[in-house]
Amino acid sequence: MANNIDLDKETLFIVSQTFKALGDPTRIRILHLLSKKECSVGEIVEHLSLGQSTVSHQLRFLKNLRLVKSRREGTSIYYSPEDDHIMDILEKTIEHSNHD
Amino acid sequence: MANNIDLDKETLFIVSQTFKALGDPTRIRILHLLSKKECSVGEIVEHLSLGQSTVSHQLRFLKNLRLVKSRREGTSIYYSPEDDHIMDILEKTIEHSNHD
DNA sequence: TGATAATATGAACATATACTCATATACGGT
DNA sequence: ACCGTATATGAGTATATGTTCATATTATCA
Repeated sequence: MANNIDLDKETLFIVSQTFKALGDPTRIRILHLLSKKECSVGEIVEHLSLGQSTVSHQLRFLKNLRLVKSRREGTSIYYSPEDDHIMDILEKTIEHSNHD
Repeated sequence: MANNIDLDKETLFIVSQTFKALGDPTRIRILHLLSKKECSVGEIVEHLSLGQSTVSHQLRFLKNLRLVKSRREGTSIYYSPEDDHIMDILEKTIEHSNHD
């Protein structure tokens, strides 16, 4: 049928990719941490007790979707949120889940 | 370290499950359709050209998370959204992705 | 330039996910 | 009670995903 009620392929792809990014505990923890303060990879590793490689992989994932951005400072690379809309959704949903 | 900046296990589970639900194209299409109008399983199958079993499985998934609810009418079962907050997030993100 | 620290990358592996097929269940009409 | 229609369920399968390990890259400093 493929009528007007359905969503187009591209919208579907973008939206699903975006939510998929928020659908993993590790990425949620990273984003939530970054919402509090800009962090280097090493700081994320320490704060969340994760493997360096794990964090690096997930940051690349998030950066590809433009959910985070990075800047270099010496040998360290600092990450921070880039998409206000998505961060807002994440934080609101965390709050929402807390008073149930 | 496990400090105050990190999220507790339960919150993490609920939030990730919720976003995981929105991270699949099929479920997005179903939820978006239901946001327009209450539908029976058969109507969803027709509108979205999906397999009956696929739709049924996904509806169970969504119902477990209390994202949709159902009512019986004869042999048909009609589904509709149950979580306003999540539906709002979905619709807003769809809009957000459209004017980029 | 060599050594060290911080981060990124690729391959391998284990698990999770979504679909399909076949079958079961539930209801209404006859 | 039997049949047809609508929906649900379980097993099997193929693909996607997340982590780990080993190694590569990049930058700083002596």
